[in-house]
Amino acid sequence: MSKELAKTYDPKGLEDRLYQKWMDKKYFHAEVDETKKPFTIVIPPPNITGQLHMGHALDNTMQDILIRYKRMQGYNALWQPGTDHASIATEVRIIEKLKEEGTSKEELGREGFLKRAWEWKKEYGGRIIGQLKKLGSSCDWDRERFTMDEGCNKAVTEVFCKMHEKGWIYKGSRIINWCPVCNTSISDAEVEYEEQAGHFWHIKYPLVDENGAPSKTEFLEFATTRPETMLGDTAVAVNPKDERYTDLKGRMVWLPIVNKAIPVVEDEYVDMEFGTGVVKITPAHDPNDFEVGRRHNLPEVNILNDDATINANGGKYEGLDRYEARKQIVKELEAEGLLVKIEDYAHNVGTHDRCKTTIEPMIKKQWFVKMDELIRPAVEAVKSGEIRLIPERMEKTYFNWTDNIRDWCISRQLWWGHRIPAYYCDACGEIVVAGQMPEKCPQCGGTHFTQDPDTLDTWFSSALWPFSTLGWPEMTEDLNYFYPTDVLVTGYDIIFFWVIRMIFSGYEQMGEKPFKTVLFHGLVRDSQGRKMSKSLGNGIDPLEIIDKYGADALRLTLITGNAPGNDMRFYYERVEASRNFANKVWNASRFIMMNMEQAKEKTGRRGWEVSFDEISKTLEPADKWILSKLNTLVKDVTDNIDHFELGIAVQKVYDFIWDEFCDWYIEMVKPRLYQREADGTKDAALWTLKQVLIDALKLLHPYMPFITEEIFCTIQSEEESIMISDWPVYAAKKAYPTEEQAIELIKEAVRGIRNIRTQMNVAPGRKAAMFIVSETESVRNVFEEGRLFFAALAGASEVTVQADRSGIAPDAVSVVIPNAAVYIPFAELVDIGQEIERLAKEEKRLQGELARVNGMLGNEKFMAKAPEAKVAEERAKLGKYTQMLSQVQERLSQLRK
RNA sequence: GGGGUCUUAGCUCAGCUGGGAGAGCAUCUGCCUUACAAGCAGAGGGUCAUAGGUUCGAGCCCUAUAGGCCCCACCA
Repeated sequence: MSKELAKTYDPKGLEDRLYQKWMDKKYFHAEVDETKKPFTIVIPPPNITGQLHMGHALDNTMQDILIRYKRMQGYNALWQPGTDHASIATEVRIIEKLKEEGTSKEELGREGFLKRAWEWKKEYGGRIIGQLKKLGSSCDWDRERFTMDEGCNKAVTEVFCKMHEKGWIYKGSRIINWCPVCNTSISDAEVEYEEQAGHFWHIKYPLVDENGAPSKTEFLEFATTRPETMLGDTAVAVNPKDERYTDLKGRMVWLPIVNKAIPVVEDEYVDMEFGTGVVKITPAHDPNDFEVGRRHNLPEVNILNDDATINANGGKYEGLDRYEARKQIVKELEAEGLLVKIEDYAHNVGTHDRCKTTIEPMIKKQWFVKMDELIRPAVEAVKSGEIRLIPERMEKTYFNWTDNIRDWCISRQLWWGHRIPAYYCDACGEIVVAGQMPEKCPQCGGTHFTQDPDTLDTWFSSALWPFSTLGWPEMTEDLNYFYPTDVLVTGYDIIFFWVIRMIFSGYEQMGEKPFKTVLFHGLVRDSQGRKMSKSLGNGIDPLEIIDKYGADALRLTLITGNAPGNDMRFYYERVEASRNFANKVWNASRFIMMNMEQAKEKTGRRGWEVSFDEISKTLEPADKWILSKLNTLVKDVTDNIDHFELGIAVQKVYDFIWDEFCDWYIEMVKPRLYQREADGTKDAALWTLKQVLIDALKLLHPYMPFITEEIFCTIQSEEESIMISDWPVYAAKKAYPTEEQAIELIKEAVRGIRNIRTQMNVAPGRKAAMFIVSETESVRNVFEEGRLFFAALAGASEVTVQADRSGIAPDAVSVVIPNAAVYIPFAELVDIGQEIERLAKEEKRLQGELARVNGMLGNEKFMAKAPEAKVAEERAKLGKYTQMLSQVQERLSQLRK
């Protein structure tokens, strides 16, 4: 207790200093220790391209709270950190940069490009780590990993080879989503549909007559949103049940421009209700048409190059961009009289979530993961409760996906990522999947191979994150000890991308779930409820908030008043409120330390430095009351955090510190502290102040690590740390129900008096004599012991406690509380009419309460069915209100005389 | 089209398994009371979207309706 604390809390400087201390002392580091129980969280690895945004801040605050809490509880808490290579996001950024420099990835070549990418990683990859530190994240930085480090690479190769051998990874020709700008396939999950204003072109194809020539009179009409795909049409389809077209069976239609005959096929897929009930079939460029094509053995004519220009199959349109081709084809159809009409039509267009380019379905050879078997244990785990999702409703979203699962396209035509470990024999084309370049082709004996140029979907490696970071595929001690991890904290927006894939990977590779609980949070939106985005420019930088208000204030803001899985809005006003709370804590601590200091200086005593058992004999009712409250708080908060109710828990701590501790307890003990002599009662007050403060700080520490550490160290010693102190536990011997009740009664009386004083416009400084009347001896004792409070808290000049009303001015105003009443004879305030009015209101209120209670107790069914405790509770209220009402009525009748 | 979710005080949101409606901010009144004006004391403000139902008892459970948001599928 050497330092002076400043008058207002200033987080600047202090936070970095404390973080450095924690790092120096290795408090974040966890080692295998069989004597302790592990508690593990793996961080959702942020992208190396990323900057800390509010979503990260929320996500990591939640994780840090859990980790710090468990660490204080004595668990061996490991928070495993790392970053994600984020293949496409990073590659896009680097390409942009290259473009600025006037070069391109093609120009650099694969090796050159990768060199640049690693340089980029080196330069920016650490940025977000530094930002996480600013937030106070207690990650074990000694264990930092990267999805493309040596270990993770090994894990990826291992999984690929294993699953390939099992037949669960295969190469196949499928229709995939192609991004012509990023020049790669993307998975279904990466496609975002957005409604766009487009057109509906109504077109007709001539039927082919018996001479094999296009008919001049018979046509088949249909509509399309993408007329240019007609270049790849290989059929026209109708529904077999459609009676309008029964005579078309076996006939052909003439495909204009391309000038060839294509068949009419019958397929259930066609919706008879929609349009004309005729659909043109382009197997190579539409997922549904692809299915139809496969069913009817139709040729698949690819008409596009990878950059979405028309290829040689488009004849004279070769080389044109898809949209330019569309224009010209429509023009040509019109000229031939085959364009019926053009309608405006709003429809959903698939776009690439990274670059917003309209995706083009194309047939490509890609690598897939077969999902049907793989997904089973993942479904079972959630169904059986082996893995818990919080909030529970996320299970519905989860099953919605698993029920409609499709094979996972994992190959990407990118360079930045894990290159697919498949090698093609230059001589015979045989595919060899292996950890390294094979020496000899098992098929033809050839010795030259070319590795597949593609890389893996970025989520392929993050799916392995919970065990690859702990050493897998080696069966390390870490893995054995820390796996399965305990909680995964993440946003609900990546359930499909990541959470599910980690779960099935965990079961498949480890034979064990990757985590026990998934705690979801929502999105942090702006004050108008909009998503924070770069294009809107409405993003709020967490680092700016930290700079201005402190990391603690930001953390508290993000956690309070928000339920799991719900989105939240970000308000500066709320950060201010959090900052104010930090200041409140700061000042309460300052007050306590000041008094300890003074007591020590004046008397040389340190009466508070004794054990609970020693001090307990001298504790006063107020001390016992707050200790008892704290005791309950400890229990509640622990319970709430155990149930992942982080917001509710911290709200309770907040209320306790501000309301109970600061506004009541500290005010109650001031008279004891301000008396000259140091005696037992002053020691007891200081002991209690310190004890309650420290325990409250501990409960607060997971949420507000910096301020709690700073105060803790000031009051204890620099060498200690709150983050490795013991989490408080409930102690039966610190429960004081009698004193709790007594002080609550006094609080009620004080509140009543204050209320009357303002109503009567009594100047705050004006003291008044007060009489407390109760027929019950035990109640009189409570007030007798608590009489001092009325001077300090209610402006009493003197307090007389007596058994009846004798000697009290008849026109005194009164406050009725259970089993007692307070009378204040304000000589000059004899507005009896006003006082009668006030009491009449009180009478009415009590009558209302009694009516309700009597209604319940008089209800036979209630008495028969309600639980006993509830009935007893209502009976107690009946007694209390009856007693209060009679006092009020008695008083009224006197005044009315 | 399928699924989810929300509708509670002027604003933003809590409210755990059904048992007398809460917080922060805002508003009004009075206070610079020697920890804190980033504060203290008090006050006003809600038929918990609407209509039914279950129950002794519903903000909470069920059904329907209205409106908002989100996810999935993607009908050419």
